[in-house]
Amino acid sequence: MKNLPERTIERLSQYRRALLIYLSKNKHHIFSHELAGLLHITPVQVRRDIMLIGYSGTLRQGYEIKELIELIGKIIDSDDGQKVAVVGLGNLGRAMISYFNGKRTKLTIVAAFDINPEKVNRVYGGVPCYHIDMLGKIIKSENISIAIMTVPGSEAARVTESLVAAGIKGILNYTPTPVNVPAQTFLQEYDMITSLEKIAYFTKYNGPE
Amino acid sequence: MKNLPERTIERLSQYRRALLIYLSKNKHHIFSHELAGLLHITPVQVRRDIMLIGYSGTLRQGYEIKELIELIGKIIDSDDGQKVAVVGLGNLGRAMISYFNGKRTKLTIVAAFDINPEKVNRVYGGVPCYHIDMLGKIIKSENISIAIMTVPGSEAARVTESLVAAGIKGILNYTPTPVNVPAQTFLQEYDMITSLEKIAYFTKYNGPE
DNA sequence: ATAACATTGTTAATATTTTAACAGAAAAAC
DNA sequence: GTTTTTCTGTTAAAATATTAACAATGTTAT
Repeated sequence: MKNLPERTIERLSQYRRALLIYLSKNKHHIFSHELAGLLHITPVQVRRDIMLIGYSGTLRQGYEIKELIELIGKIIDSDDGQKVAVVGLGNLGRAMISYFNGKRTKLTIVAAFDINPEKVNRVYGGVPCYHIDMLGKIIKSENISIAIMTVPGSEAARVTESLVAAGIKGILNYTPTPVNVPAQTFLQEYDMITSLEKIAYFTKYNGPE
Repeated sequence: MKNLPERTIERLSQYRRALLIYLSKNKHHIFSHELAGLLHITPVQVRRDIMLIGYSGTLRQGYEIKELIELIGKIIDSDDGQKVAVVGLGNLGRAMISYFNGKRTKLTIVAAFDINPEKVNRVYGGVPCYHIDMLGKIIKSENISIAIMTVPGSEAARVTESLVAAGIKGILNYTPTPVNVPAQTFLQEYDMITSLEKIAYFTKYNGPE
């Protein structure tokens, strides 16, 4: 199932998480408007996304939650799962690890890297921390395909180079510094300050009309 | 300057940050293709955004960095700045605070909230931490308009209620749980797992062709 | 002086994403 | 058993966002 719109992919991930919660409440079916309500989007959009992935609900009952979860998994997960590394064990890096703990997903954080000798060779939230000099070696031996970068901005470029050299396939850059990667590496940058400034802009025009 | 496209707003924030770095390197002018290169976008898009905000560069020299920074500020900042609170001082909350330290922006984190008595009444990265019961009171007395939610998902709904009751204008929800707010409150949700699953999807189709 | 070049500003074209409209069909109501 | 209701699935329309195309014009080279 290729060629799905990027936005649809994002929503599929969100649908799945919402559905898992619903399922754990012993619900078996869900309507498009319920799912939409959970995610603050329109029911049409939900139906359209679900149409795109080729699933059909039943009239008057909506979608079978379990089936839908499985289908979404088939689309966005890799068959064999993917391994993830966190590079930089500051507050943000540790937050990422605890964020993942207990989340049922095919992605597993299997290694963390840091330069601080006090952190190296310890285990954080079940994840072993290696010295950053070991990055290339561990990524290859563990077959890690995705890296989350949570180092200081000043280190971003250098770490990115190492990651690319180690053959990483995807990088999620939480550093405030944009980096460059070759075309075959998938890069996504996220900047918290941009998010906040955007909110600031939109709340600014939200006062007395 | 209203009615700018949402994406343009996001990029303006990113332009400014890139420009500040450039400025600190004693550069005075920048070309659209340079700025584009820093952000992995096309020069056309840069020019178009800059056109939309009504700025003009000079031919053959590009844009005057200082002027452009100032203009972007006029558009996305509030005249008097805005105050921000971090709710939840776990790893992620602390990461937010240190992320902001030293960033020159009109947004200031002036308060943090937590429920843990060991954290309450201490200062983290220059930001005082109050007990979460004080949330409404402090938000009003300090005139805080934006909140960053970094509490556990299980607390998200309750905290959101308090924030709304306190009259907050914008919420940035980093919790894995979507929340509901009235229409006049601006809400942005960001889920780290969704970002990662998206990368996983796109790297999945990036192997041997 | 003239030609070649490099760069902006802007309109038009294209692509992507969301929203609307509505037919179809099972279930419920009567 | 007929009508009404309530949902889905899908096509069409609208809105939003990006990219292309190119005129305009100052700068450099010759």
